[in-house]
Amino acid sequence: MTDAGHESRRKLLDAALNVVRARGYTATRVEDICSAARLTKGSFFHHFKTKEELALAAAERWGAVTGALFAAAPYRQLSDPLERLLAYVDLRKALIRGELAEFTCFAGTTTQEVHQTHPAIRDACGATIRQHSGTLEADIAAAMRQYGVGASWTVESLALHTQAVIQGAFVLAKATQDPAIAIASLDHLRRYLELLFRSPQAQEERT
Amino acid sequence: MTDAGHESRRKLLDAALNVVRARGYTATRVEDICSAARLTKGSFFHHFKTKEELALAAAERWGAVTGALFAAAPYRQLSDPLERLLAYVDLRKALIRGELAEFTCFAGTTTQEVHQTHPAIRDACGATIRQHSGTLEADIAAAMRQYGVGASWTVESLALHTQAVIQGAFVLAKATQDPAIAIASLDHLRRYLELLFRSPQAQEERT
DNA sequence: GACACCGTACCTACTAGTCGGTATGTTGGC
DNA sequence: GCCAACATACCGACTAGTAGGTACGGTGTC
Repeated sequence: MTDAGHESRRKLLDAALNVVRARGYTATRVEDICSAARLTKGSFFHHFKTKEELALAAAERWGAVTGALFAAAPYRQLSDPLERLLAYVDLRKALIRGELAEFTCFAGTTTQEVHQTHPAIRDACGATIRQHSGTLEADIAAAMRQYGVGASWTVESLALHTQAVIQGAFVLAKATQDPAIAIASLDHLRRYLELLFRSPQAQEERT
Repeated sequence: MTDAGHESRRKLLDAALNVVRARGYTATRVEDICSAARLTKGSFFHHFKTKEELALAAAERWGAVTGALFAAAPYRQLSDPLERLLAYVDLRKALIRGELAEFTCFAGTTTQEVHQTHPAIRDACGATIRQHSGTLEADIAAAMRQYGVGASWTVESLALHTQAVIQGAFVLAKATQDPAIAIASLDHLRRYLELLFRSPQAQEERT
């Protein structure tokens, strides 16, 4: 799937990613996506049977694009797992710039909107979030071993917590129209991770 | 405003709060709200000129209802400001039960969906979030003084961070259809607050 | 000429908002 | 006490416009 010959299909998906993040899923018309992709409805319904099918494909593409971005990031080469984790947060901070629709998360935005009405889209978006969250778990587990931090919380829960902070930071940024608030929240997340792994008190937690 | 004689108006607002949280703002029809309130469109457009005007009034009501809830909570009587802050998180955890649409946040959900398309609704929701966040600032400031914690972060940013975690926890809960994940994230938030105010390392931060 | 691809025109279901109408008070003059 | 006049609250059928989806025709490529 996603062969080389599907240039228009890719254009439609990328257009959908941008327009839906700006306008929301329900409020974006398929014509909005078509005009953003400089195509027409004929092309749209040639590639996708329904609007919902496009959303599912867009969620899949979102996971692929973001997955490739973080997998190829330079910080992945750091030897210390905690350093990798902190560098991940730094990268997320660095990505917060420009327009809201450009740096916010398609999966989080969409799943929040349609979680009740479109279960298939919700599951597709949820899967990308969980998958992305899962990429952090190896580093968290390694950092736990290396820094001798106890197990009053699980690896999975901390990975998901980082995603919650990021998603929540986006919500706040939209509510206040101020990306700086999102960055400040990621600073708090970073401070939490440092305290969690480096403070003596946390290391005594070996229950 | 919100006199005793506006029973139907209040019913419509409460119905909107529930239906919009479940279905999203754009996807909910005014008829959905009417039938949930056991009223008709005639009544609806008697009380509100447009659907957007209802959303603005609903945001205001959301702020009033939640504001009253937390202002009247027993934990407000605790003498230690840090204890009040931690008890706030505990209360937020305790409120996470039942259906998603019952415990998630109208303001956060709606602002995320319409932030670009309906600036007035976004601002109304954003105002309730900021206002609620502001109610935490006095306790945070008092805890900073009492526990001698340094100022590498601002009172406002920590208050907003708690809201970001809460909003993000809701997003994750919707994405995964698992409220337990939201609770686990609030556990991490609580742990952060404890580390921030109680760990020796954090207290050395007096810059 | 078969097929993938894409454009234009059109169909149809749906929905925000309108409009005439009814019912229920409420005020004030006598 | 009564009634005219008016305001408020509500109902439900209707309208105008919108948006998802379809039909079909054209074009390039193999």
